[in-house]
Amino acid sequence: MKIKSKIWIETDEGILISEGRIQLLKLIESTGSLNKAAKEMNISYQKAWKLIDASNKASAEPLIATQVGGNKGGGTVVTPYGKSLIESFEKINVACWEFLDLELKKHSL
Amino acid sequence: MKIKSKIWIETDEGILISEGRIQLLKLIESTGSLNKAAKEMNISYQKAWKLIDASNKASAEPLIATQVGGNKGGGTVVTPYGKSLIESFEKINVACWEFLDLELKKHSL
DNA sequence: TTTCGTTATATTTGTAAAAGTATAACGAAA
DNA sequence: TTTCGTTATACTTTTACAAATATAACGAAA
Repeated sequence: MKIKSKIWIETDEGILISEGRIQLLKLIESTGSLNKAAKEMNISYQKAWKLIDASNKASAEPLIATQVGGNKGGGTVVTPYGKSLIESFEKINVACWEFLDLELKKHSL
Repeated sequence: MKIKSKIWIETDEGILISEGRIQLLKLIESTGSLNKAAKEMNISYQKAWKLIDASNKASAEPLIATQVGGNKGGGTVVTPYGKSLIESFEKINVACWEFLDLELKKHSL
């Protein structure tokens, strides 16, 4: 018997960050490209763009910085704020898993 | 900024219980009927039945007891085990919310 | 100045989940 | 024994969401 969870953070403007978006941000970090990140995640570029767009709209400051054009077409990088968000979210997520495992043990099901 | 979560419990046979199924079980408790519970939840009877069926298949012992036929057509009641599951789940869920609120405060976002 | 891969966006197509429709079996009470 | 609302199940239709397709703009480097 396993207890599972999904967490996310919202602002008044919508969902700021969630598990899937964290995964996408981390792939942007490692690839330097939203296009490549989407491919590695096996989702369409359009879906990836919408996710990032929604997060940016829900955020007071941008999570990513994009460059359109250039010798390699451009690219996308994660801002320092985006990186801090990744770090915080992952810490909270791990803590939540550990907390829930302990909670489940308290109850005999 | 709000942190939100969804939790659920799985066994090897699938999802045992989740937020939506808890809501459904509680409506079965109060109405004595899967049919009425589905209507109050604004989902189709077929969907409600599938949810309950999946939970029963994932459970070592039944969460509900059904009676087919009778002067009022029959009905469905929640077993003592089902009731204990509701109680445990809701306690864990509330504890999780409180935990996450505290966790979020630790991080300045 | 031409090239390239990227961002950004709109539109169409496909698909999986939900809803809707239909129907049989059931059995206590009137 | 007839009635009734329910459980249980199959099948069809609808809908929402994801994927696919298409296309323009961009700008550093060769």
